[in-house]
Amino acid sequence: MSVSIDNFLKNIYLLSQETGSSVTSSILAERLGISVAAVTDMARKLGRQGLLDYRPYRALMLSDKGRKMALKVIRKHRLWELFLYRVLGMDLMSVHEEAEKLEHHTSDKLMEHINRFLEHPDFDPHGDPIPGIGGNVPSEKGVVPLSEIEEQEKCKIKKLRYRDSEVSKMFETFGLRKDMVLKVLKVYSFDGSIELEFPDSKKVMISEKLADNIFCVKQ
Amino acid sequence: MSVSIDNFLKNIYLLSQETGSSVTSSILAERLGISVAAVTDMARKLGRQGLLDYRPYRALMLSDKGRKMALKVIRKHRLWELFLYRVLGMDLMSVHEEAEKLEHHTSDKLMEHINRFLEHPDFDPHGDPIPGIGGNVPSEKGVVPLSEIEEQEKCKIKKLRYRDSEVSKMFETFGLRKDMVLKVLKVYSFDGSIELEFPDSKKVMISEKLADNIFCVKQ
DNA sequence: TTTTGTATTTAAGCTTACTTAACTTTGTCT
DNA sequence: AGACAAAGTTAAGTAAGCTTAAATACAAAA
Repeated sequence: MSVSIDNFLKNIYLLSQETGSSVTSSILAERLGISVAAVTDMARKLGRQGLLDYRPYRALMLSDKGRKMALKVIRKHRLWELFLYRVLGMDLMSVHEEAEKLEHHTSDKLMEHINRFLEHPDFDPHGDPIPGIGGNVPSEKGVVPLSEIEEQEKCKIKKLRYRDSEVSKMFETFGLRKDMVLKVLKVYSFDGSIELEFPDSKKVMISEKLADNIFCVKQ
Repeated sequence: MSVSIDNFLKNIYLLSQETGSSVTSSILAERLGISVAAVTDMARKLGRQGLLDYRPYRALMLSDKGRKMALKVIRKHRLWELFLYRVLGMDLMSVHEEAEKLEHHTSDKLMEHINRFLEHPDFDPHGDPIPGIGGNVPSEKGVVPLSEIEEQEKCKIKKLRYRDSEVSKMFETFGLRKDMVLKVLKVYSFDGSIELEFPDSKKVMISEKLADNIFCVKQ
């Protein structure tokens, strides 16, 4: 399968997960950095191939076959991320872009070697679930956006969305890491910013937009 | 850099090493599985980019810049092969085709992580030298084709050329492996076939063509 | 119900890496 | 030297994956 098709299907899946709503041509075009016309073209093509249910002017919906392909690419991506992080010691800021390339050029056989080496992990180093070979996605029960935590409540970080290098850098400079326990001190309704207390009692203030990329479980 | 360009330069380098003579358009076309016209096109293009010294109707010669690029791809290929073999336990017959894809999608940074993990190896699992970052190739002094060993002489296998899956299978069924010590019992000038004795005293006969893919040092 | 603005599709065209087929150069053989 | 076969080049065309610009559908407001 071509890199284009892989990325197309993968990003439809990821966008629908991230936003919780339907994926339009323009949103996908924006995400892939290509024109809306190119998305229409590809969507029609993948519709013919039975990878998605394409209807003009409607949102993009993956078929079962398409979702399976998307999950397979995501599996490869996340296994690579964990491998690069845990085995080769690459930093969290780099593993995403490396995995972004490797995921398309990895045979199922090689992937299962890596899976075995890592002892069948369920989550990647950012906390995202690694889909199984059959397409089953490990549960994230109880994982909610940081904004849903009440004032004075404690929670543990379960997932950090490294959406780009700037956000990655912010996580790093704030010292935010997976499995860290935080206390939400105050939520300012004025702009949605949140004041947090770290395990070492250090206090910081983060914006609503950054908070949207942090997910945790209540303690 | 595109996969096409990488492969073009890499195979010019490899062919000139393997055959010891100059690389023509038709030989390269055959190797890459594309038409001669496509080779001419690409050669002209890479000539303009200063990656090779292109002159119509003459053999293809890499420039310094082109050779460096070729060696870099070969370095990636061979480091991947060793990594897949030694760390992930893949079989020798598979590592080549996996590396063939990965080599084009591996950053220099990732490659150096792998190099460090493997503790700066000099040879891949087939016995081929791994070029250094600067383009220096580890010495293969004393390594000669099996056909150059005299009758009754002993030698140690240093390199096996896994040119395709059939040859790989033959190595496997004969039990030929790197660092194995062989004795050449008889060379038949009629067809060039060679009778060998294994460490366990087992005797086998191999064809000249297979012997051409075995390289060793005299003991 | 008609208007209007936004989203989507269609159309035409570009680039890369190929193809086949026709043509040209080279080097060898007599 | 001349002819010829082999090797290489040029020309024209294809498919994939894009682009921009013009045309069309949809949905929400008047």
